[in-house]
Amino acid sequence: MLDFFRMVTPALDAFLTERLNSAQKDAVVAPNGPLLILAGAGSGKTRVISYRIAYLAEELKVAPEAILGVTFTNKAAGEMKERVAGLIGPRAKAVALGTFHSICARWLRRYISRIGYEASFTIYDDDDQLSLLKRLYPDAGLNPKQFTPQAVRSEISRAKEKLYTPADYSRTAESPLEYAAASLYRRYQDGLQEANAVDFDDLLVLTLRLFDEAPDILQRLQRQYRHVLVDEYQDVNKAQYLLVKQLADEHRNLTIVGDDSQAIYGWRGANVKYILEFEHDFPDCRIVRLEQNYRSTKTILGAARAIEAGLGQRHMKELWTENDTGHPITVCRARDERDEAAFIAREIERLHADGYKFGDFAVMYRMNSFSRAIEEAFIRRRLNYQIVGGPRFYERREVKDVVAYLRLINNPADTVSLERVINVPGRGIGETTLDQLREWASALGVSVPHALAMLQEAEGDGAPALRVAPPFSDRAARQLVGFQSLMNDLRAAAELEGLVELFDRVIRRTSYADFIRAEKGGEDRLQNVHELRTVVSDYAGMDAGAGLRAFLENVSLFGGADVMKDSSETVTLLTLHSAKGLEFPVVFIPGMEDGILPHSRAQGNADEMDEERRLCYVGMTRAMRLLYLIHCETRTVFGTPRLADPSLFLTSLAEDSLRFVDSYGMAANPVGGGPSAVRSWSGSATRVAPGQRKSLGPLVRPGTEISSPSLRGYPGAATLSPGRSQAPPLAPPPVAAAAKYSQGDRVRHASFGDGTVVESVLTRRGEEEVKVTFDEKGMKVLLGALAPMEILARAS
DNA sequence: TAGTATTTAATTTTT
DNA sequence: TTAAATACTA
Repeated sequence: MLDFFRMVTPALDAFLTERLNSAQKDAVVAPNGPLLILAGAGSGKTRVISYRIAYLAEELKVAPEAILGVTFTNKAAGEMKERVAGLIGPRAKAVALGTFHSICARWLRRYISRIGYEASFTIYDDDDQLSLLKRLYPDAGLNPKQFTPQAVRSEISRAKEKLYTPADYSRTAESPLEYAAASLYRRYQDGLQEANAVDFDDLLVLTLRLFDEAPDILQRLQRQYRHVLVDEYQDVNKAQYLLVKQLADEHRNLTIVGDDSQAIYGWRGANVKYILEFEHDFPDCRIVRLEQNYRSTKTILGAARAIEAGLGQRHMKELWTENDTGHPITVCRARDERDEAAFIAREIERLHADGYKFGDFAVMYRMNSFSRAIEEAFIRRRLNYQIVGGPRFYERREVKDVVAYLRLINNPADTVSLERVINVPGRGIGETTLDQLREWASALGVSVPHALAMLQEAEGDGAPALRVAPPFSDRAARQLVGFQSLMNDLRAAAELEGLVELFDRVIRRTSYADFIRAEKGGEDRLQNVHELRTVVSDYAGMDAGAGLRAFLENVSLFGGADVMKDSSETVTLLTLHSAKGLEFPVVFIPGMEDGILPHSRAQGNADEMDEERRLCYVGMTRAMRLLYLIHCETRTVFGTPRLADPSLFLTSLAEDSLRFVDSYGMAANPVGGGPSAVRSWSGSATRVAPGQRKSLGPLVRPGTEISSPSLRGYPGAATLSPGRSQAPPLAPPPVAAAAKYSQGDRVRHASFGDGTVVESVLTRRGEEEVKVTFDEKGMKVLLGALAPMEILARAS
């Protein structure tokens, strides 16, 4: 029978009232049945889910193992687990909390034999997918140049997200790409199964297939999970939607939390419609809106709402806040990307002098390529920064190599891993030999790993003769057999010894350390291998085999677990996408230009334009106290400088909440309040470049007509003219240097105790091309301001 | 087979 | 511009 709505006891009510606002409380104690929580940015969403789980377990006496909480990221799952543990203690461990993928993987490990895979299946990442795909082109009679593996992979992924089988997909194929993808999709899926491997999409799709083909299992899970809670529901795709729906079908205790205004993963197959249509799926659902924002100033929230208001379809909610009005939003017009980056660096230094910590700042850009200019400016000023979402640990070549050995030990059928390591380190098994091996395997009608095993067995005494004679040269055959025996030895060892011992054995038997040290960047790479060993040592206590399996699972599903350093001493650089869920006191958004945000690829597509808008909204709502929106007059795209118009998101903001400045923080384009008011706020330019001009006139003088396209769209711009004073160079040219040194000279600016060396070459334009060396890792930077200290080399 | 020259393409990326 | 992937040469 259903649980009846439990009255909240006065004591509990008091407890909750102290910690939650009334909407939050409603959400936490909502009765059984479908529940839609529309949680605006900064409205305490995580808190509400955690409290609701705690409430279910503590007050309604729902067994923790009967609660399933689903998130999109491991980080979100981790945070939630922590908060629930803080509320109900160790019992929280029994709550099933995880990502869609990790939860599905767990179920599949248990039940996948029901649909024709083995429990030891390997999970392929994007890279592995590509390797597999590339192998299939010749067989499909296709040219990877015409339809790139990347494009095909994304087609296949889209198809899987929509639950199209290869047959479904080929029926709907229309374009040439789709025909090609259809033919590869079928082979790809066969290839996966042959390798006993699944890709990320399969984790969801195969779970659905399992539910379909083994209804008893679905039923068991449905009964087990009396409450299902899903976070970030605006980002679910069709497969995830169906999973949730099926799981909750028995008890109908489904809580979903999300914000359609923050849906930014449509391009990955997510569909906002599932949150927008939740009420149709569950007409009896209860809706709670979390509309009070605890994060941002009134000004920032107001501007974000103005952006949000331009969306086509959305759930209505009215975000509000009791926070201060705060400062106006600073809109900076910079000359170019260097100027833009310099502005950010200067502003950070200025605010730091005012008491902000470096960890309070974040720079959020639309494209990763923006990070470079910013990094250069930061390095130049020796500002500490960290980039979120750079190359992941587990995606590094050396790490993937070693992991591939471990995977191959665990799953001998794993073709992709086998082909990855069979000649790494080099064993003289080149492309020719590998091709022969593939061909021979297909002649025998077996997989590559299987063929290799047969070849080795044929060496032994009394082995049956091979049906098709191996085509290899003696040398190649010896190498192949040698590799296979190596793998067999390692597999035997894996049965007996712990993971750390096995890891060391792999490294030793393959001489991997020597190999990688000899590569470029070898010491760093070797360091990564050592780091991987540290990760491995966490599994030291486990049984042989179990440790290996647990390790491989984590590698696949926790993809490097991007450790964002919690340091309060580094500025954070990240994309707008990866900013979701975070908050910072001060946020800079560069590239507020037409074609960047909204991105040019979204032009002309209403849905994609909406998504760009939501992306802008996400970025702005990350800011707690100060928000900077920056655009350039000129932006260099692929080497060619182009005039850039301000973003329509910029020009549609209410003027009275903005302050316009140039890249020195000086008032520019004085609309509304006039220049003096702005100038008094915007601080002095003295910190900018010591010894240089202390003040600049406004970039734009009131007066005549507008002619520059980059001014179009600014509020009030029509009455202004671009009669600007001569823009100063970004930083002073090295005046003193110019007299003493000549073009082509190599000079040293500084060297630091930590091994950092700043040196440069004077170039034609009076700029300097600078090389900053951090312990061996060279980095080229453009620099203007530092005075050279000594000449290292004269141009001849 | 490995290293070097040329060609090509360039949003976002929770798992 | 640049980075990566492919083609070409020693």
